Amino acid sequence: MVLDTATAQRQVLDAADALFYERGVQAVGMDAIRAASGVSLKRLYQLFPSKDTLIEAYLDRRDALWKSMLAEHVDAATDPRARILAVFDFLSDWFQQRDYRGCAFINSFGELGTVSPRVADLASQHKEGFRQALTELSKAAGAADPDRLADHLILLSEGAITRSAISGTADPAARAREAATMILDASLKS
Amino acid sequence: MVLDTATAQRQVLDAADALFYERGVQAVGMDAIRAASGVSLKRLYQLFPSKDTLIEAYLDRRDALWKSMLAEHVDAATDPRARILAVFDFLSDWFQQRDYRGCAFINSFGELGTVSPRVADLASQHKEGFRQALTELSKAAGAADPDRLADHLILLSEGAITRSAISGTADPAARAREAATMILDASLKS
DNA sequence: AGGATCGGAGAACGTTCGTTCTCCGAGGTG
DNA sequence: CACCTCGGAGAACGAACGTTCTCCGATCCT
Repeated sequence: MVLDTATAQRQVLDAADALFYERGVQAVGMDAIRAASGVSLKRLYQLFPSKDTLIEAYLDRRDALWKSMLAEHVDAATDPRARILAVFDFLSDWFQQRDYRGCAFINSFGELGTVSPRVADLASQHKEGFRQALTELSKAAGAADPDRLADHLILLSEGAITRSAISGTADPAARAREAATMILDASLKS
Repeated sequence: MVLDTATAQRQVLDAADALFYERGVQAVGMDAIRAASGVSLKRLYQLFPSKDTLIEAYLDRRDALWKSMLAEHVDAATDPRARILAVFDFLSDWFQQRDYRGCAFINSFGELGTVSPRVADLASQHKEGFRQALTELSKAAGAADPDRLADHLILLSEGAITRSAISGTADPAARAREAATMILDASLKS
């Protein structure tokens, strides 16, 4: 069975995503990705010349996918305050996925943050992107200090992400949403 | 140089703690722990019959140490509301440590949560202990719903823990403290 | 003092991993 | 048909790992 470059790459990334996310990057060997993707080892290495390259591609794709899912939820609402709360509905949906295992960037950072500056950078950029999205939403809602409000909201979000992973329940999303409404009430005097 | 069991154990745990925490559990070999502890491999294995045992001991000690440091900060305050806010001062102190790398339990869970139920359990228990401490503090402060308040506070704490690790600054502790005061103002109508 | 016990240093073993290499068949081109 | 290129299957390689073993000197008991 011969595959064109684009589909081979997609199959490898699909396999890498599933395995890396479920078991962590270090616990997954290139041979497991070969087996799961159905792509030969030779081809795998000409698509991604090293495991590090593949890890980077895995994180890049996660980042793009995550951002688009977030935007989808947020854009379903029009009221500025509802758009902020939609973030927590997005989290709730995410946490309910059967294979939810926390944030890939937090997990990868924990595994490789000291040893791989590249992974540390990607994690930092991913979180910075989230922070900027929250800042925009806060501005649109007329917050007096949008940066500060964004900081408060991101703390609730990140807390929910890790708590949901460790407890194995989606509940933290609802708790974070409650806390967010309190913070919004105090920050948006309108 | 011959060491009694107690000091050998302590030296091994000291080395394991430093290395596991800095580089992650999987990235540290038993030989690195031998070298850093100055204890022979033979002795190391009679103190801790496997790497898994050592990882467990590492997490156990982290849990105990963490709890005692938290209690120390909390007990320095007497006013119930100040005792809650002291949690965030503790986090701030923790984040400013030169080698701060996030929560060992979150990191280990990300690395081994799927593959090691023991580690998943320890992480879950550690976080549950924190939650109970916050519930007690919330009760003492006269919260109408102490469980819920504890949930909100823990989200801020966990969020600060991971954000501080990834951003490399201690700032999130101050942001979490601000958000906590808002939540307290809304939850403790007194 | 002599024998037994213990621990230190580090070699050794079996496995796994990242990466490369070899061999071979399939398909396109003259 | 002859030739060349490409990719697949998987062996091979060198390093690292967790764990065990060997050898040997020190210490303790009687």
